[in-house]
Amino acid sequence: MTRTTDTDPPGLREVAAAAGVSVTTVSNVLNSTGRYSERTRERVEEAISSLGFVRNRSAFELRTKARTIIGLLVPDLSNSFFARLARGVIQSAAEKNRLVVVSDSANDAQRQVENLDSLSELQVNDLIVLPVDGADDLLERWRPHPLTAAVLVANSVPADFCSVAVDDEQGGYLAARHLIDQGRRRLVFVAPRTRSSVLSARFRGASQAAEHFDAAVEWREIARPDVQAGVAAARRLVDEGVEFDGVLGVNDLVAIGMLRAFREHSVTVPDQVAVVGYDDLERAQDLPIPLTSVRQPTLEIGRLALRMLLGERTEAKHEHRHHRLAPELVARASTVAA
Amino acid sequence: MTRTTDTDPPGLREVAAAAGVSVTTVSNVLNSTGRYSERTRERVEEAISSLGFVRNRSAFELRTKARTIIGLLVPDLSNSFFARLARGVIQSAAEKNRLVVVSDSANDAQRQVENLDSLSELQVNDLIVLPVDGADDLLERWRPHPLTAAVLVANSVPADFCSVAVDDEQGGYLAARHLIDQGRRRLVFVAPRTRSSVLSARFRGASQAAEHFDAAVEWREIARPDVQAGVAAARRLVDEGVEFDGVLGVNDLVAIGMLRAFREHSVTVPDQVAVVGYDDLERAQDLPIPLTSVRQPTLEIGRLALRMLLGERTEAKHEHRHHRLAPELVARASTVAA
DNA sequence: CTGAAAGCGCTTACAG
DNA sequence: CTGAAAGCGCTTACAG
Repeated sequence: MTRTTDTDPPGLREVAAAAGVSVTTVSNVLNSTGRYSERTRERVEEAISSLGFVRNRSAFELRTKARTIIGLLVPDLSNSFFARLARGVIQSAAEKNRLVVVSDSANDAQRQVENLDSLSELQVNDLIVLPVDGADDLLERWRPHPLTAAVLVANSVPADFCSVAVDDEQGGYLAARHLIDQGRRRLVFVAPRTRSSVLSARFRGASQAAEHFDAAVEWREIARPDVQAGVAAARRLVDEGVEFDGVLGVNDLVAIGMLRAFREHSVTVPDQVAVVGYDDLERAQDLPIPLTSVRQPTLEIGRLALRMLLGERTEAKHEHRHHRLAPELVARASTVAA
Repeated sequence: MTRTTDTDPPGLREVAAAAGVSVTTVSNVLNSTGRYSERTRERVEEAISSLGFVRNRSAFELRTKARTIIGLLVPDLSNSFFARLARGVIQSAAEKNRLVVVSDSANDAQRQVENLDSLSELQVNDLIVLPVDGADDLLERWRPHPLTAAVLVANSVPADFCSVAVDDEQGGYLAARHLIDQGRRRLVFVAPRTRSSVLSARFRGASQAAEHFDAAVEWREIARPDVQAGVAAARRLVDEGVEFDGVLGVNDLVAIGMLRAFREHSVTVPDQVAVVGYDDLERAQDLPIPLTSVRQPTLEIGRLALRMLLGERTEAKHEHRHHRLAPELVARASTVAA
């Protein structure tokens, strides 16, 4: 602990006394209402800085019903896609003098709903949530506090939520289309098996591409969308002797895990199997075989989500917006031989 | 926005009315003081859940001077070392029903001090700060709010702060020692040039190893500790024809950037140059040439920092603790030929 | 075991 | 332009 003196911090009252005015007046200059003379303003500001006064946020919020805290629920902060997105939210929030409380669900749907409840208990009612795969339906059942405002980062959400996301169906289409362009016909989509709107949209897009071009996509289930699960999935595919020549990882972590396992098993990439990820993490380009991936405007998604959240609060009519941004395929050696 | 009804949420008063008791009694059961009969408790709890009452945090904090928000200042959330550490803090905080506000300084010392001030303005007085390289001295000058409690994640901090960190001097020593064991004698330490306690400790450790074993370490300056800066630094080293056979990256990102540049310039690793990073990020093992690195118990550091912060608050005597954890070298192909 | 009342530090009509 | 007073939703002595 540091520098804890036991004197109470000065309040409006102390400032008022020091400046020789009433607390009303101090409050007025604090809030720049203009209801004070120039001279008064100066004296008050002097008192404020000389006493080191800082306004008590609790009292302020209690009185005005204002909110300064925004809750951000992410599935897994150690996935740098979410970390970057969080950065976008945090930076934009800082500009508006808002605080962002970050909550991590460790990729567990149940945990995410608990986190949601506990934020609710702590009266954090401005929420940006990136649903854990599988939490979508839980979210549907989750009844937010009546005064809650929320923006989901997801596709196809319940009608009474705002949302922002890249068009995952298009992303899935791009990825599959690219594999097909490289001559692949037997594709595997590796993702947790949930009714997640994000995942099913990607799969739908991929299926569509497959249909158009006479290829096949099979959904291969994993437990969590991380590196370990990718490793395990690839091992199983190889051990079971499944026939496939293209793989769509639900995200880059899964794809990276699969690349690791393929190397172990001497499965050549992209010759025997071409691999596409999703998110285009920075690390995707520093792999032994650089990873083809679908890029999302990560920071921008975060910024937009925050702007929507704050915007909505002030709008009279509650019209629920759904922003869809465009994904972009970045081709690298995991699909295109050098 | 979602489901915003315009009725005010129920307060203690509404619950009291519904249960047919006083607000005092409701408050008592809310806080489990035991000053109520069993029957009363049941009735109150019924009313609470049927009305969907949730306690107003602002009023609670105002009245009790309690604090539920903890501020976490990180240099760069997109560096997964910091993201993981943040996770440790967040998870431990959740167990204690505390919220963590995360602030990102984009590796900018000035920005970090601004963030510090703005948290102060928002009355966030429980702080865990991971100083940006170069912010150490700024932190010294920063005068926290009198009621502020802070734990720094850093070595050798001002005496009136608590701190936790791995022993960076030992980490630097381990890294240099390892390079020397591989027969390297002309080492380059690549890091921002600041009076940062973390960096100078690592350099000191490395210098010590060099001295013991008749090798040399030179400090090579970069602007920020990220991949791009690593790339630039390596290019310059090569272009300038500097003679060196071992490199110590201040963190894995820098080392990864250097590996990228060495590949471009056909500098062979580890033959011509052996490379060591710091942090042991997950991605360090998936590189074309897996990276030798100094591992830190990242999650544990975060957990410990939080425990210290909360512990200190309740302790009567303000004894400032400094926890030092042990780093560990993980050898891979960037230093040891296969 | 229960409740009336004061007060935490602010803001905001309202009166002057 | 300025201030006295009420009140935001809680907790906590205090009295019963």
